Amino acid sequence: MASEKVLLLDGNSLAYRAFFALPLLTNEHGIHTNAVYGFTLMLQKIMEEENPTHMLVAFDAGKTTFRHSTFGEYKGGRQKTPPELSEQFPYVRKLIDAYGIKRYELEMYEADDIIGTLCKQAEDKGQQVIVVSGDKDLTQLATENTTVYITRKGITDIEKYTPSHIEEKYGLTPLQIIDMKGLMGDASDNIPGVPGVGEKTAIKLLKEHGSVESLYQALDTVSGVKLKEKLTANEEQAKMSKTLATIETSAPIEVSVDDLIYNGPNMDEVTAVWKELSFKTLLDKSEHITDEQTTTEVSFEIVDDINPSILKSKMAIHLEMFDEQYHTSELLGIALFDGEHSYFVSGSKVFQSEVFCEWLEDETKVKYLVDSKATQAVSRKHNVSLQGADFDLLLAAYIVNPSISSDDVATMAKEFGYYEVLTDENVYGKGAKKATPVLEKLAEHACRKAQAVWTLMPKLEEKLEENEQYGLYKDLELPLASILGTMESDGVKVDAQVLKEMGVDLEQKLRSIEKDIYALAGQEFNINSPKQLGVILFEKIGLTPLKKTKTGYSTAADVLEKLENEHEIISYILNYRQLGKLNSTYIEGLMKEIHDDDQKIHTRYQQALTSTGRLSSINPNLQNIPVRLEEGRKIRKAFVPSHPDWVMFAADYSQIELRVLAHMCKDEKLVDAFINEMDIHTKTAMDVFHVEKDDVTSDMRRAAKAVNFGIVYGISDYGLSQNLNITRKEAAIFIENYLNSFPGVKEYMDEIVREAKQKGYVTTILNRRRYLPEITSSNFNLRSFAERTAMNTPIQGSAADIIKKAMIDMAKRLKEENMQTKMLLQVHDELIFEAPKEEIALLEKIVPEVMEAAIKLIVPLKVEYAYGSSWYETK
DNA sequence: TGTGTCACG
DNA sequence: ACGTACGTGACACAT
Repeated sequence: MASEKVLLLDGNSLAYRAFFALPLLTNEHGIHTNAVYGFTLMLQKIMEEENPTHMLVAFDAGKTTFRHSTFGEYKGGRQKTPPELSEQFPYVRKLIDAYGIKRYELEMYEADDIIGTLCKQAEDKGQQVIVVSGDKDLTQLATENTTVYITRKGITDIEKYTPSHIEEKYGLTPLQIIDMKGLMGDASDNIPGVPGVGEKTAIKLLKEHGSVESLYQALDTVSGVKLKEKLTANEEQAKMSKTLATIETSAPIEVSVDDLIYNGPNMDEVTAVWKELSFKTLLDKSEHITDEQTTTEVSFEIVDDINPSILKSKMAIHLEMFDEQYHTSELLGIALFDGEHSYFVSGSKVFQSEVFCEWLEDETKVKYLVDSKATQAVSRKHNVSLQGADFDLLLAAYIVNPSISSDDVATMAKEFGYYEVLTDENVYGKGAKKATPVLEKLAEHACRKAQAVWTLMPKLEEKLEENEQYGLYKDLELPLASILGTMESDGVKVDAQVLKEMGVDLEQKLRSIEKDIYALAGQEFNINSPKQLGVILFEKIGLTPLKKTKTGYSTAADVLEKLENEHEIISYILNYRQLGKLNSTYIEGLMKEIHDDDQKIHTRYQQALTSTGRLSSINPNLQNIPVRLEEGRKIRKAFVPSHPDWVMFAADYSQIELRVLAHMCKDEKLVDAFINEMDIHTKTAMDVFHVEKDDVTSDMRRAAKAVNFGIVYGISDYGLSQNLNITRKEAAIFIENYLNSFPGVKEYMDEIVREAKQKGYVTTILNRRRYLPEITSSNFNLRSFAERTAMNTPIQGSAADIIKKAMIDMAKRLKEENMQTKMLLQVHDELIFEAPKEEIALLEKIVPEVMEAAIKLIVPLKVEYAYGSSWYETK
């Protein structure tokens, strides 16, 4: 019995402490989590250190308590609990339940009284008690058997109050803490005490007299006229205050210490709550526990070749690659899972199996995959085209929540409550230490992934149905993955010779400009170092720094442009920067990416990355090849058709984002402008500047164009003023004029922000979602950012939906028409093809036709196209 | 590994 | 008063 240890926690007080100690965190569903998180950390720590046999968390039940009948203004004037905290209490309770810890609250009583009462019970039984709170009032409960832990700054830093610690600190006994409170009062609980008596005086008086009662009996002996007056005048108040500060130790509670036995947590439930709240750090830490302790054994078979009987009509299949760059990476093996048995074939020899290849190409054989795009791209390298891809974990997870950034199976699986798979980092190691493990381990890892896919499929499909996103996933993203995989593996031919010649020319120009810059600066330095450049410009030459960065002077182009008239060196630097960028990123960078065997570049599209639904392109990025400036645009001369007598054919949507906006906000003027095929920037200028069409100057049109961009991005006067280099006031007037001219736009923008606040997310035309938890933040910056995102994401995301749909329709049409034309690239609002000359005429018909019909809007979509002997010529 | 810069839509 | 345009990726430098 002596080894029993009772842990009593003050739930409200600890949650409060955690809330104010931590910044306002939110998870992706917009729930604030800082108090729950802090509470969890505190709980974990204390349980680990104390190993209690009994536990209880007490809560305050309501606003009124028995103390209010003594003093109506008890706890009066208190700021009400912030809503960001109130909303977290249900989760605190849920978490406590998951841990298997008892919790209790009682009408008319505070958590203190519950704790006090149980504390006494436990003491009577001779049990050891630990009380944990953020409130020092509780220290009155300290005895030889009871220690009171009070959290200090932060959440896991604790001060332990034993009677001797209290003696040291105040020179009082624990019970005298109550008397001290009676005399000095407590502002936070609105306990009055004796006005003018603070901690120092109270302690002095109690050291002499022992208690409030004996003090008043011996009031005559108190020295100091003023003090005596104050005490006399407030005798009743002092006594009442003491009563208020006294913790009840015989509250009519319905639990007893014996009910508090703690049997340890249900980790599945605990991690489920952590998952719900997105406690990544805690989940990551607990991963090691799952890895080594709860991960069940799996059986799998390493087979040398594919026996036809292995291949079922439904299987999870996973190609395990060493590197994420699957175009060049070694194929380590494939894993198959049929719901019962796992198989692993190492290396790439599976593709030598005719049975297997036929099975892959058989669309009646259903496949569940981690990443169908990668699987398609790799298969095609082996001259096999994957068919029947029916589930893609990566895409499903991304559609459910695009902010799930990881593409690691373990991380994704964990997000959905599945822990039976290790992270790649765990299996392969990291950085320079990354290496393929022994066959046995590799096979197990790959098989676990296949099993994860199999197991998670129903769960994710259900979630997609629930969100009404199944169509988006199944009819858009999944078929698109196969098309993208094909585009990637087809690649685009790049003429290295063109790049090389441009490179030689650039190198020479760079060296010459470099020399001029050194001469103008009077010394040599690294022009590419913003730090060194800043010193030269703003210290040595003495130009005025217009903007600063975290680390020093800003030397960004927009800043330098403003200084161009101040010193000759500026234009040289701008020129050097521009050419340097071309050389390093686009000449040298791209040449490194040309594959030796086919002289092509194979980018990888990231289909599950952006929070808006756009694609991104990496290794290399082919979505940011220069076009705006002629010098850079020449890079496009290197992008050529892969067959002689073929052409590059490019088609782009004109003003797709503004058309999407018109569709969604239904603003009459904006809709009419598109229906009547007006030049939208000119039309905007006419309305914003109140002029006739013929009086729109080029500057007015330029300004109107910037305003239109601003509208799409979630307008702010400051942003527009920066962009147009005008004052904020002028920008504000432009915006006001715009919104008055297009009232439907204003209404829509207000409405979308309202909706985002209410639902916690915004959606696109095809029901793609983006969660915006920060839209209710009390932090102005975070909130403003979320509001702009709420305005921009439906526009950018719907445009992404449209072109994705167009790609699917286009691929289908090319096939139907039996064409050789290949779709090669997507650059957000344009598609680039290569085509035999004979097919140009047909393309000119079907490309605009298909793209314009991809998704029907209330305004027409317009597609412009061009073709030529290189990408450069498609203008 | 983070910061600044700059290329694209 | 707050300090901002939306979405990306790659490079060089500095730590």
